[in-house]
Amino acid sequence: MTIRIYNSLSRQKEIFEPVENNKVRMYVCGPTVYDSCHIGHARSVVVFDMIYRYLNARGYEVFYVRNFTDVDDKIIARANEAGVSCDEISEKYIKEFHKDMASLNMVSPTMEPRATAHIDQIVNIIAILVKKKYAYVVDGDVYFSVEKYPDYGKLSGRRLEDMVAGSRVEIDPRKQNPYDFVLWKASKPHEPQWDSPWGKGRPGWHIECSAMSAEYLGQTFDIHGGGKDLIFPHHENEIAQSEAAFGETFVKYWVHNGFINIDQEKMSKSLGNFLTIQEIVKTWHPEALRLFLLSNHYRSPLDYTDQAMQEATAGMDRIYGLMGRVAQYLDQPLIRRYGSDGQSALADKTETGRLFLEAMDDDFNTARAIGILFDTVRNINRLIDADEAAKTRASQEQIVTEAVDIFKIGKILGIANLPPDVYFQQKQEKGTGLRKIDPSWVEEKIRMRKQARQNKDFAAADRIRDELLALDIILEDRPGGTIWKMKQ
RNA sequence: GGCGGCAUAGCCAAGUGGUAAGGCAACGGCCUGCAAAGCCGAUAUUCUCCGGUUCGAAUCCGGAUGCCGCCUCCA
Repeated sequence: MTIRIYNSLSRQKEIFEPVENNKVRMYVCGPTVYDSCHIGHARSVVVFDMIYRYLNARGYEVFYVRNFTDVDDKIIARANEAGVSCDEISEKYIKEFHKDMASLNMVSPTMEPRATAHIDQIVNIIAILVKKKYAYVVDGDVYFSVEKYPDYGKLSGRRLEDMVAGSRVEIDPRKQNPYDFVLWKASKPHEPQWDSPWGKGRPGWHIECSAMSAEYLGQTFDIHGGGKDLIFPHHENEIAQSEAAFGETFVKYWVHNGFINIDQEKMSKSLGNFLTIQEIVKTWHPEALRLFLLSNHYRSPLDYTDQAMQEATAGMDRIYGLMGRVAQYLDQPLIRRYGSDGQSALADKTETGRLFLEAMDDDFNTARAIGILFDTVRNINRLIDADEAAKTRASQEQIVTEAVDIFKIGKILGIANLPPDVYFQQKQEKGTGLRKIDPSWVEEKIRMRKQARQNKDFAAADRIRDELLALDIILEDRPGGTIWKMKQ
């Protein structure tokens, strides 16, 4: 069994073989911390979170680095606007980022290095590039000379000549080639600055990733990830810098996730359709967002709409509804079995497990994997329908086995691992909070309806149910009593 | 101008040579006082269009049309 990964560099799926047998070194470009995270960040982070979890579950020892870019023009601009220091801006948004990640049930990377904590390493690499004549110095700035690096363009599939022909890039007279990019920038008086052989300055954007990845993962590592938009120029430049400086292959597998559109439009601040993670999580359950984000293949574009979130919510309700049903059906808590089975993080003994592995091994095909998950949900529901009254030993065993598969799959996708009542509770709180509904009022209505039903006054009972439904409250009359759920 | 991607039921979506997963919605049935939830059933003779290769193509090749992304900070 082998994993195949689509490599942006070769433009095809390749068999995954890490540099060092069962160890995986992975670097993912993290955010520039000058603003709140939006759903695009969420997709990227969820995708690599899933990849990280899956590789771990497949038995690899994964060293996962995700950086913070905490020195940058945009941060400086923000700091100047607000009249505070750059550190204050970046601190604020790093904290917010961590909060957002926690709300989305994201696993922490092994390390989260910051650019400003690696100035020495950055200066060192630039010094090597200058010494090897890949870079040149102009008035305290240092530029990388793209013409000196023959492979420039190999990741993005473009040749220097073509680009220059159709270029819209402003010509900077100090650059030898318009596509030369800055490694070190001379600082203006009130900007963050560090000493360097070329005078006081700060690092350019691309060099930090070359420096930090080399520091923690070595000069060659396995997976480098990020959004598709980073292919050019960011990742192209990283390759040029790192390979020019170290003379080694930089990265074996380049992995890039596709973009998110909102209502079929490109998300942008000027269009005003910029959705932050915090806004989304106010309305929708975080696991619905994860399910939505993983319901498409990670390289495809993905269109965010309310309907899509509604559907994802219905999907999560279905999964947790089943989990709750299983818990009620079983004589023993499911979690006990799961705990004892927890060692093997991956279901590979069952048919479900095998199908799941097959899907995920094929370039992390979560869309297919989710299909398998729903197949399993239906199958368990069917089994319980057939056996609810009898609760035979054999049937319980089978149901437990399948339910454990759901747990395990959920663990890799980062969903379906809450106790079901907690999930519905959270949804209820979100829903009632948004609509300013008092839960005790709902309970009171349910009591009134129960009374009416006992009196066989079904008209009155149905009136109450309709009243609640108008507020997106759905009632379910179960053997043990009536429960209520929020629609979204 | 250069580079790349996509087109599958009402909607979302998997499938990359062997006879169309899954989800949402809608419809019929079981269940229910009626619902909801759950289950069952029927829903694409067909995968944008036109050619070609093949015993066989949604899948490969050529062409057309349409949509989209990148080439500038961007997940």
